[in-house]
Amino acid sequence: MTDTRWLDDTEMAAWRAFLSTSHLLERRIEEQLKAAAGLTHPQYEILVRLADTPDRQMRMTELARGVVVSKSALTYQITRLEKAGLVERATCPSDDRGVLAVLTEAGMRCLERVAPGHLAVVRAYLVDRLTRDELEVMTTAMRKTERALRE
Amino acid sequence: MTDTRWLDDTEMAAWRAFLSTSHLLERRIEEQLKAAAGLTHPQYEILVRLADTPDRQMRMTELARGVVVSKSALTYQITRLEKAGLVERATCPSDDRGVLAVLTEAGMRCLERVAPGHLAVVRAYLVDRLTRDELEVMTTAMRKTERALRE
DNA sequence: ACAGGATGGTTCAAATCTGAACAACAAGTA
DNA sequence: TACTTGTTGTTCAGATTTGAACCATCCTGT
Repeated sequence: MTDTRWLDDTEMAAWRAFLSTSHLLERRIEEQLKAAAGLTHPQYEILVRLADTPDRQMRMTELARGVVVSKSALTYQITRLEKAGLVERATCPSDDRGVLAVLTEAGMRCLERVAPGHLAVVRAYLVDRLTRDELEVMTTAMRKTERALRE
Repeated sequence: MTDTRWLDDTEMAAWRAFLSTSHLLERRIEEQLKAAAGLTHPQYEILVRLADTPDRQMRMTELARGVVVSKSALTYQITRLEKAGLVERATCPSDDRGVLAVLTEAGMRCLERVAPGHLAVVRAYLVDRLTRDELEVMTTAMRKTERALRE
């Protein structure tokens, strides 16, 4: 650990800004979703991921990877969403160990009802404040990191 | 809510990439800090903020704002760090309600010991993968959002 | 066919986070 | 001075997250 590479001003500014902003935005989103629909952000993301799928269903593990939560957290949230009638569990045809999380009609309607308010927040604080160039640079930058982290 | 402005491909890609990456990176950092020093990321950030200060102390509320956690979460973590001997509480001279969180010598040494490994992660997955331009664009972009959220 | 090792999902205990309620103090006003 | 309003930090209950332990099932090579 002798030769530590500290961050210079540019690097530190970028890192600090990224860190604070991601936390602040997360808090704001959580607050909006809770007030508008009694949903947490992970719960909302689960609905989105399922809705994005052709048959509105996905394996537990894949879903957990997509939403970026632990397997146990996903189990907990799916149980929660199941009780709310937004998601159902189904046995996987091709693998007896597998469990499919399936978006219900009520879940789809809930998502359609909640999405506008959520997107309004994402726009108001992030998307609408950035130029086209900034959006594109951010995407390439984030993807480099994301790719490195998914391994 | 009739006229919903959905996100186009560029916007959605940016938002998704940002979201996934921030969560993945958070997980990775948490894992590294836990393994290297038994610290959580918020705990580490508390030490950093205090160390950045001239007299290594800060009011609870200001610290909570900086680290972006709730007041109660900060109370909890400061108590935790106090038990570990890394931080002390002091009464605020100018305000009897106030509490100062003070970084101890042990806390400073702990930070100096842990920082290299932490920064190595930040570099390996984020900073070192981005060009100078990308770093600068990210900073301006993040700051616009951060500023909007701090109000 | 079968042993051995991976993978999928759940359960469990422990830690942490949040918002609401609260008590003590501050600061300005009549 | 007495009142009112706002701020500070803590406590509390409830919800959520994580990793480890676990069992069931899959898959591969022999």
